[in-house]
Amino acid sequence: MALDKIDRKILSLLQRDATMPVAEIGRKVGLSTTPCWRRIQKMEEDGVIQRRVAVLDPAKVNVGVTVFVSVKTNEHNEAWMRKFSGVIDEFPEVVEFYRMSGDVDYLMRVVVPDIGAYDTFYKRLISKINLTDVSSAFAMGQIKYTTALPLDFAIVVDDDK
Amino acid sequence: MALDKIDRKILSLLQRDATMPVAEIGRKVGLSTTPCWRRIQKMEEDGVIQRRVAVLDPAKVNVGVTVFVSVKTNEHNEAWMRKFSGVIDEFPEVVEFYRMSGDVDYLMRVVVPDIGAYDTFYKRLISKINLTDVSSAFAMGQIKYTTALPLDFAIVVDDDK
DNA sequence: CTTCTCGCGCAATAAAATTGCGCAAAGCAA
DNA sequence: TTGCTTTGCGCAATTTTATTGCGCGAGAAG
Repeated sequence: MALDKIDRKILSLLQRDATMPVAEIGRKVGLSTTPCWRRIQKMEEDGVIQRRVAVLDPAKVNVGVTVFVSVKTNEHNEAWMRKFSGVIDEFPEVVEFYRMSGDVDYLMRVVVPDIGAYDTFYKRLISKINLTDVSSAFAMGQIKYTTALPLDFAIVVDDDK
Repeated sequence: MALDKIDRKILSLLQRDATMPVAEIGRKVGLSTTPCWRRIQKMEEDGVIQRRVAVLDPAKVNVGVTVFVSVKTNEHNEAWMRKFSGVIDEFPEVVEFYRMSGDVDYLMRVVVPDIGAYDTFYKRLISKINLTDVSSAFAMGQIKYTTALPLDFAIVVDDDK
């Protein structure tokens, strides 16, 4: 599953623009389309590339407001966690959800049109599951958002090129 | 720029899988390929669809650890904010960056291979810009992550279908 | 030195995107 | 109501891109 420099270049390009024709990618990484295509296939099979998606403009679909919701709980067991996860899965407003170390137990990112919609979401959430301590922090603006992961850390073989 | 039910269905599909042929999308939303294709084009021109990207598996590219970094500052002016933004832009490890209301002034999500790499990142960051108060929270696990925004809030016209 | 494996690239084939054109329904003005 | 205009649909090319089959050459293995 190791990646070489060419694979990384390919990934870098696809992370920016998955529309780019394989032929053009090949040209940019110094490869003809066939081997380039096969590399992409392999990375998809290996799960390095998970999927290709369309990224929408949050404001244009009326979810311009981001809220970070911190949750603390007394329930520190597997079963409860599963239940919580299940509940969260039902909410498309929750776009990210993490189990945290330290002070907060869970952290989620929620997207909604406005404060009012957040309140509605909040009520629906606490009606589905009992939460001890919930704290909401509103984002005033999104300064940076990218789906592109840094590739500088990826394991590299054949590092002479 | 208003969207109707068909547009939303199209967006919903493309948010999940931007690989799907237009013909198939058309079939699923009850449209032939040409009008479906034109709708997609229009939404791209309008910027509703911002881009199409490949989503990678964080663990497989060796950035399995997510850290949320909260920053408080005394500098509450436009110029400083711009500088900060500029610095952050240079760090591919920072995949999200928000200006917050309330207690914390800025919040960012950082992805790295491990704690050690985070420490390296942290040192590089504070060497680039003077930060008053920085607090790091480590994610023990990513329970949910999606690039798909909820479309339930999108403005809809022609709501009779 | 020979054999085997791996990755490359060319050339054909298949699939998907893109365009041109005509048609019909809905809005609008006379 | 009638006739004009706009809008969105779908069929049928045409063009572009993805995908496959095949042979070649370099380097590893024996």
